[in-house]
Amino acid sequence: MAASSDRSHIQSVRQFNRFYTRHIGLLQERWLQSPYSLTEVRVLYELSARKRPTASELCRDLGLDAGYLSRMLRKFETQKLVTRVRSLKDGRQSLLSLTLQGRRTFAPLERQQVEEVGAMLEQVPTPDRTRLLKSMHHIQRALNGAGSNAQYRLRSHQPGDMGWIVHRHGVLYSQEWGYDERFEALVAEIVAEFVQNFDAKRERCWIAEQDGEILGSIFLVRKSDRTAKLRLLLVEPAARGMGIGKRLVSECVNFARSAGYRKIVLWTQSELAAARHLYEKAGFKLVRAKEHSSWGSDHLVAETWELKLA
Amino acid sequence: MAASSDRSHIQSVRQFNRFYTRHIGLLQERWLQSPYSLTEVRVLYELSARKRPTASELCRDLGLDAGYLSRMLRKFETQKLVTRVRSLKDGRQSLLSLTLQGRRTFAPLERQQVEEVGAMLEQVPTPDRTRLLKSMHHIQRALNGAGSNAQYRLRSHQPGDMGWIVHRHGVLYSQEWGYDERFEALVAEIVAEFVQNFDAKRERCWIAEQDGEILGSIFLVRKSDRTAKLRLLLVEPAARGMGIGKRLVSECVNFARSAGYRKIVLWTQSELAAARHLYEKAGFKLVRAKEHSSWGSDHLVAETWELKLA
DNA sequence: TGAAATACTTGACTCAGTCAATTACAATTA
DNA sequence: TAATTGTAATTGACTGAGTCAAGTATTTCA
Repeated sequence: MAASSDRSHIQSVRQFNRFYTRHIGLLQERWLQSPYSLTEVRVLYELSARKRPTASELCRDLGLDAGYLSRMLRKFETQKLVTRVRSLKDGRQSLLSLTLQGRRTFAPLERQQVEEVGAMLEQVPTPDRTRLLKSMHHIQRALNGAGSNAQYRLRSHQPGDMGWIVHRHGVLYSQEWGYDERFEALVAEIVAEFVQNFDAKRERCWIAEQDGEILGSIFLVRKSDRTAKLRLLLVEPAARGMGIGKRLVSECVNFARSAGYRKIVLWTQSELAAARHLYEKAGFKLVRAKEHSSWGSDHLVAETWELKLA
Repeated sequence: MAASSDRSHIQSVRQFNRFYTRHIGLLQERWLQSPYSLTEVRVLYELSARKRPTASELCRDLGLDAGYLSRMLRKFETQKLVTRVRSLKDGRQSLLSLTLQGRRTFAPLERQQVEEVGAMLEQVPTPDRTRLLKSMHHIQRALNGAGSNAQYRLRSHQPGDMGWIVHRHGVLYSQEWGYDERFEALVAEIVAEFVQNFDAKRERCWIAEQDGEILGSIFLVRKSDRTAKLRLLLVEPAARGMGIGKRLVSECVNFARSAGYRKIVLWTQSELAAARHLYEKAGFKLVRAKEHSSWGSDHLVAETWELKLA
């Protein structure tokens, strides 16, 4: 699994970690001007944010030594920042909460941090700021959810999807096969026509999506009463190998069958090996091939494939 | 400036900071199994990564106390991990470098961290991983470049742009004005035609871009020998207020003038106040208005504007 | 009911990191 | 060139955040 490209990924992550360590360090240095240590402030924060936590809860979540925390809490108690109430459920535990004075003491610290973060954000120009917040969100989700909710779902099209499909076709076919912008224009034409003549009973577009991110797409459109056409199969490079392409094709075929078509045809290029393979697996047969030059590429071979439906 | 939406942004950032502090903390805990402290490892890392740094350099970049570092380096020296050579340029400084043994000692620590980060990355499914790395990159750029290189640039179109333009028109007009997918299809048709009949001498598309992110776009196309048509002006919400719209319109007008057109016309909707305002400022005059119903919206008012060129 | 586990407390300690004073050299200026 | 100011590194003296281990009170489980 550990491909060589992982090397550079790992380097990037470590570099980011160093960067962010320093960044957080800078923000945290300012805490030191208050009479409380960093850890003390973290504890105060948790006390203000939670409802009556126990000491062991804080130990666990903040990763602190029990003895250390115990002493800290006693200090807070003598300063009248914190009160403990013996738990009724479990006599060993105390339920902790900030006193009014505790809140008053903590508030300016809190406010100061809000201001600091605000000032930092002000430095970032607006378009970058949006991206910054989105990025932070993505990182948390990627590192938190780690593997569990990795399921994509299929849905039909909604505003924005057609453009996305054109966009990704443009980018990927240019990168991977060197097709020029006329290919993208062809895709734009196809999707425009799809929307304008859309017949929901006999046509459909499927979008494979995960957490709002599009991973792939496919279309089935009416060619004649008895013949449907499969178009614009696309799977994002990052999502390849997850079986998305296979799933999309099979959805298409099932829908075509239930919509009463007798045949599905499709048009593709011989060099698109991955797609070709999917079509073959789904039972499509190559019926025609013809050399042509388009989209800035010579010696392309356009292929027509067909699948007869039972 | 500090809008109320900033509140939630600040909360998000703080939440991310807490999250990432803990995340980095977990990774760093493992260091503690080595006989070196976290700071010592950071110093070793910098020694291995740089070519003959001086002590003051390390102090500055790692934010360490000079005395602390001095003692640490002496310890490393007695352990034969580090050698110093008095600088010829400045007799007060010593040039530091790891000895062979120093490298041997550091290598397994380094390797261990590479493995840990690698293992962490393995947990993240591939599509998320790409996003994760991109996000880290975005964050660094946003926080580093902070305001300095915030300049966008204009360029003409390239593969992927047409699709992006369709996509963003679809999303934004649906969100902001409730237009349905037929509007997006119309845009797709327009860009397809633009590419297919493109005349570089008399037509152009401008993309406003910042760090590879598209912020806005505009088209000028030939309507007749004497008349050009301005189309598809779009500025990303996050980038509004930076004067991008104004700049795009003025580029268009200048190009039209130098391409020999006598007149620019454009078609817009009365409700698009921001765009309307730009056209007015650029000298366009409203010449026709007509109510219509399109894209799932009733009582739209289509307007035709004209600008006579000198 | 007794043994094992858990929630916290307390005492004793250490070592990472700070601060201030000092030495050695370099750059600047009169 | 001597005096002044500034910077690089060192050293001594300290502190306080955090650790470790042993102990007490309480709960849970067999």
